[in-house]
Amino acid sequence: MTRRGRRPANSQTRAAVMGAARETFAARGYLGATIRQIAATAGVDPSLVLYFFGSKDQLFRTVLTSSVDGRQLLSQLFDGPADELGQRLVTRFLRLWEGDAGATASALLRTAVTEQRFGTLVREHIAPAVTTTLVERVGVDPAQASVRAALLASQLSGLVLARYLLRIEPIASATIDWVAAAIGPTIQRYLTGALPTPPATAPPVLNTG
Amino acid sequence: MTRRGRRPANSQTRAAVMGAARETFAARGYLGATIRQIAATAGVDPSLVLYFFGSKDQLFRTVLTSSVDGRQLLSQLFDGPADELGQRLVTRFLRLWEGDAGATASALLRTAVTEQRFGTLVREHIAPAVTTTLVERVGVDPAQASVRAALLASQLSGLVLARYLLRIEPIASATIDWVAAAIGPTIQRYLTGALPTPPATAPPVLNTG
DNA sequence: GTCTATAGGGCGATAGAC
DNA sequence: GTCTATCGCCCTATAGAC
Repeated sequence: MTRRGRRPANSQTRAAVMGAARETFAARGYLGATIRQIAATAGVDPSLVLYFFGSKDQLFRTVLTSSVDGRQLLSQLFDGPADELGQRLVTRFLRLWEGDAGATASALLRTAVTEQRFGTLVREHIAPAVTTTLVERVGVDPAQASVRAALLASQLSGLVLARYLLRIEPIASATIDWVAAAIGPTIQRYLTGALPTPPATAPPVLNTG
Repeated sequence: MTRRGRRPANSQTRAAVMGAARETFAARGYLGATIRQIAATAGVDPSLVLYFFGSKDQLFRTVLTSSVDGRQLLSQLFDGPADELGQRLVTRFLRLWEGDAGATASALLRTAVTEQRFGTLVREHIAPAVTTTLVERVGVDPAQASVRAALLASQLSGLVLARYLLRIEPIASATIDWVAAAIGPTIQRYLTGALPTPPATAPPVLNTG
């Protein structure tokens, strides 16, 4: 039996660094987090961090891709009948965000907003995956799937922004059930409701980088 | 006649630095932007930037508060009858974001997501201003105003994220009119529609900094 | 007002002892 | 595997000549 992929972790130190990196990147973004901070949080020498992961960039990418199976997560989120899916989706989404996956996702979101190369990651990998899931599991018309996915992303990312990153009240302190009741109908409309005809495209004037 | 407030700009150099700072902060956030980059964009010596503005932090704050009268902007956004305000609001909001005010606001949003001390600025100044405007100009029940403002913020900030910062298609390239038609109904519901009873509060588990 | 020079510090990354 | 030491870079900010 040949071994495939990465070999087992070298030690428990490696796992400690991973946890510290996830926390630190989530809290401060890619630029704001430093290898020295991560090492300190993990109770480890800074040079060990690079010994295990090679570079800051690779460490970040390892955090993003480790222990989070995006496809499976998406399938679970969109499971069940399309009717009344909106409210269930918000509930599952928030529960998920308050666990380990949320810390990783916070790190990605915080970073994607300021670092172009990680914004590309969201654009080219996550968005298409959501679109595919909408078609396969929710039964959305393929011609409308990318539009519905983008609208979905706009409301859910904004919810994360308001509740977890900016902590705008009263959304930040509301119960998950209340938020799901308030925002569920929006999600439902983006998933299965009527939309304006075709998404006429005309690039906006861009001045924000 | 006594003079009040800041004296006139020392020179046209100062204005050039302001413009360059607005662009650079908008594109790269507070941490990612450097004084040297801003000086280079303005065609000016780096030390002049600090000569005029004192520190990087003060420069950023000056950019945020200069030439943007938040109260007036808000009043214009919410002007007109509350019926069908949703779609009009989105249209005005996007037009605004594609001008100078949008560059400043992008800078703030990019930064607020990664720098705690500027997140506080959004939380404690902008959110309450929106709440007040909802009561005074839209006629929202004061008891519900902060909830409606937060829901509004969640959808509009997410829209900005998807369209301008992450550039998720097809929302990034759609016309303003199309986006307004797609998202307007959501905004309308958050402004004047039915909401779940009281916003029961129970702090979520927080692990995202 | 504008520029040169540099202080003073934190960073990512590497080399090498143990 | 772990740690010490350090290189080389870029940064903000300041002092001072012009």
